[in-house]
Amino acid sequence: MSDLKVQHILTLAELLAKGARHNFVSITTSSLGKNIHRSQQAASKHLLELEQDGYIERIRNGQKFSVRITQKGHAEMVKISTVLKSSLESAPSYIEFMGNIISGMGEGAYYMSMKGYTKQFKSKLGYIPFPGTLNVKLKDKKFVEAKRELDVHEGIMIDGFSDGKRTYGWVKCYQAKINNSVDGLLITLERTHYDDSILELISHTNIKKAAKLSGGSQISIRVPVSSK
Amino acid sequence: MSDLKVQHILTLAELLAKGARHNFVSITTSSLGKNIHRSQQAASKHLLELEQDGYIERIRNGQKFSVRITQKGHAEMVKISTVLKSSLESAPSYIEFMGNIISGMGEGAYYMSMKGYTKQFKSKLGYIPFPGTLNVKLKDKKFVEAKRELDVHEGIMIDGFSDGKRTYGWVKCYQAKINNSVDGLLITLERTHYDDSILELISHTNIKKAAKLSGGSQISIRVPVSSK
DNA sequence: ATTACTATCTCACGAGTAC
DNA sequence: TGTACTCGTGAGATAGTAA
Repeated sequence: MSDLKVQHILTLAELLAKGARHNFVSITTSSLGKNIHRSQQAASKHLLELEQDGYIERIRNGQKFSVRITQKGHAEMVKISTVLKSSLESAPSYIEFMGNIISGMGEGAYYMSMKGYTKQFKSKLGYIPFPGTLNVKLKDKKFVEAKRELDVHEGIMIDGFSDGKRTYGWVKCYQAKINNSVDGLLITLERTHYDDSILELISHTNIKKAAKLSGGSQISIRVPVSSK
Repeated sequence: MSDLKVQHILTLAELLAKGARHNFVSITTSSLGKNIHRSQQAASKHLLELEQDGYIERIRNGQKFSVRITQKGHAEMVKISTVLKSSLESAPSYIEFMGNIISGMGEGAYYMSMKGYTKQFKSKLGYIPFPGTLNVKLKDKKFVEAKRELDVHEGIMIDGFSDGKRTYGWVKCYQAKINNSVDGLLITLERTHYDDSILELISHTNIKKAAKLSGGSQISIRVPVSSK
């Protein structure tokens, strides 16, 4: 990535911040050391090495030095900054789950069609989902773990309710893209009926049909997240 | 600046580039080591330490691991990237010279009013400068050094010429701001009459009067440079 | 006050290897 | 194939100090 020593990055950054790009800046090794959280001796060595490698120029002025960053030094910093920035920006802004469809669409479907929930679906989503959930068995532990991370992200909250006999937990819905084409909602439940490795999806229409899926099919679910 | 170890920056950047921000990414310590130009053992240790410090999360999958960068790890990278980027951008885009006016405005003035030069001033600048140069004695060695750097920057080239008896060298003019208010031109000569530590300035009008300067006054000259 | 040498120490790295 | 020990080496850090 760079022939600039890693330990010198902070030092060069500090010089840059001091404005040493086009003008020679008077600086002492002790103040520089303080700023990079190293000793005076370390700062001195850094300057010596950076000079040796052509990343900076120094001119002596009696006892003190003035330092300027060279074209080469500047280019190197730009390179690092660009690489960092682009890897931060190129990060996909979704969480992806991979798994296989499992046939049973029992329990979930029953609960999701209860009036206490459908009322809220209508008002918060604008429609009542297709009566039935699509269940996906996650392929890998990592997806189970990723599921937990959903908590901290934005979702549509469907509140729990009581029908007099018992209470029903909340449901949180996340916009999801199935196989990168069909829209649906991934739901997480306050009280889970299945084990952790199973994902439940609901949708406006019958997802299975819309995405031409059958039992056992492999499936990808992407939940967009704001990159914060 | 950060409690993230410097040597871990590249490792985190590599994970970031692999897309480990929102999703767990399967990665082997040997491939990671290769990418950060370190050994498998070093990569292993980096992951161990990054995990310890809460910058990444890992989940084991048999023999392999999947890795994801945490909020904390991501924030740290954003911080570094921001600091770098802003110090690169906040660099002033001028070279500044500080010095004192010296009275003698002899030689330079004579040469600059020669027809071979004034012809070109008229065509390349649009005007003939005030007949007289302002001479500035630089306060510090570092400004003398900085003067040399001017060569690589943009300037208006006034070609040398011959009047039959002798030849006269070229003159390069740089836009300059005196005391951050009055415009002028800093000139460098192919053949210098003074020593290196003296700067010569010319202008449309009498700079001394315009900037209310007298012999001995301290003066600042800024030459804008493209930041490349 | 400076810078930077020498000596010392710490800890990051890689080699070898266990699991 | 994997990860991650232990251990030897040396780069890079600090302390002390000369100039």
